[in-house]
Amino acid sequence: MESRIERLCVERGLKMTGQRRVIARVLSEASDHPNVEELYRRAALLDSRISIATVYRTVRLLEEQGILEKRDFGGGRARYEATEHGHHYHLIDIDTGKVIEFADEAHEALMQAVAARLGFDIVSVRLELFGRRREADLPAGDQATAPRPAEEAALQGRPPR
Amino acid sequence: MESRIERLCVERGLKMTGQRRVIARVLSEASDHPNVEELYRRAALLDSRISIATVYRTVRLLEEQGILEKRDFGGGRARYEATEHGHHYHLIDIDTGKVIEFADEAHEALMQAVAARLGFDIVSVRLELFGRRREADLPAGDQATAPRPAEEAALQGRPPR
DNA sequence: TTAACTGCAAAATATTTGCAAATTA
DNA sequence: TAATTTGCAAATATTTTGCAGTTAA
Repeated sequence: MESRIERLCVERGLKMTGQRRVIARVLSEASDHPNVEELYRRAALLDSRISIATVYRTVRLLEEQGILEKRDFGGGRARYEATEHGHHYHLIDIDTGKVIEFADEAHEALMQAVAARLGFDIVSVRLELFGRRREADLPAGDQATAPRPAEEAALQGRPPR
Repeated sequence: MESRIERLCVERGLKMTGQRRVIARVLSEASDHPNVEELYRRAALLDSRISIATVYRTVRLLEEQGILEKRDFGGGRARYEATEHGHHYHLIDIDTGKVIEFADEAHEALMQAVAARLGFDIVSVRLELFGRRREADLPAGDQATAPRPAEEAALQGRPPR
């Protein structure tokens, strides 16, 4: 079965090798933000004839094609996720390293406004909140935007302060 | 004369060596976002008995002390700026690599609200807009927040899309 | 005096690349 | 078949670290 990212590759006229197909599938199925080493690990489970150099080359290619986005949540390794239909941002729990995704309409509009004020069109946005879980958590109020489940993979190294 | 950052170091009980004093001064006087190599270059002009290892150790120390903040604007090298009194964010011109700082009250409030909704207190924020200058620039409207002058140092390597 | 700091060079970490062989279109 | 892609290992690039000597407090 053709994965979503494989389809995007074909649309862009990229040559589909076995390795590239496997990497595309792994990326399509990821719901977290894996780094290259993790992608390599997952890809190698499906097809051991894949080298880490190919994974590096592939994520770079896909990033250049606008199919993937590179993230940096601290920890030294770049992490990747598929370019999303709707924008979303990240809140990183500095104690556990968990990443929570969220979306916010108001933010969207505000950033456009700020950029316009400075004479720019926004090409991409990086918005990351580093926070700490509240001791006395608020009783669940009106959640305009429900958070997606946090991912498992913890960050290596200490997060920026 | 004691630089601002040197004073902060002393307040925190750090031992003030000649090298550290010079690095503190260079950092205090920087109005841009230098990387370690650039800091080393500037420091070495004032005192050639400084090694780049010391610069690395010093920025890490100062970051741990909350005196400096680490930034990543693409290009592979971490960049540093003194922790600010008021928060501000960055807009990176993807064609020239220039960094424009801006502040925005509304953003501030909004981010607090988003974090609160998810049950977090914000410890720090990373907000970077990557944009392209408008062809037909708007006639200067009401600028609630004036931009600070863009910095000179161009980014090495291609910026994230 | 001594705990903290430094320079140097080597190590560690992450990513890129040259090249010959393999593969897709 | 031709142009692209791959694996391997070596090369790069950035940052960290061990250690012996130096220095601030």
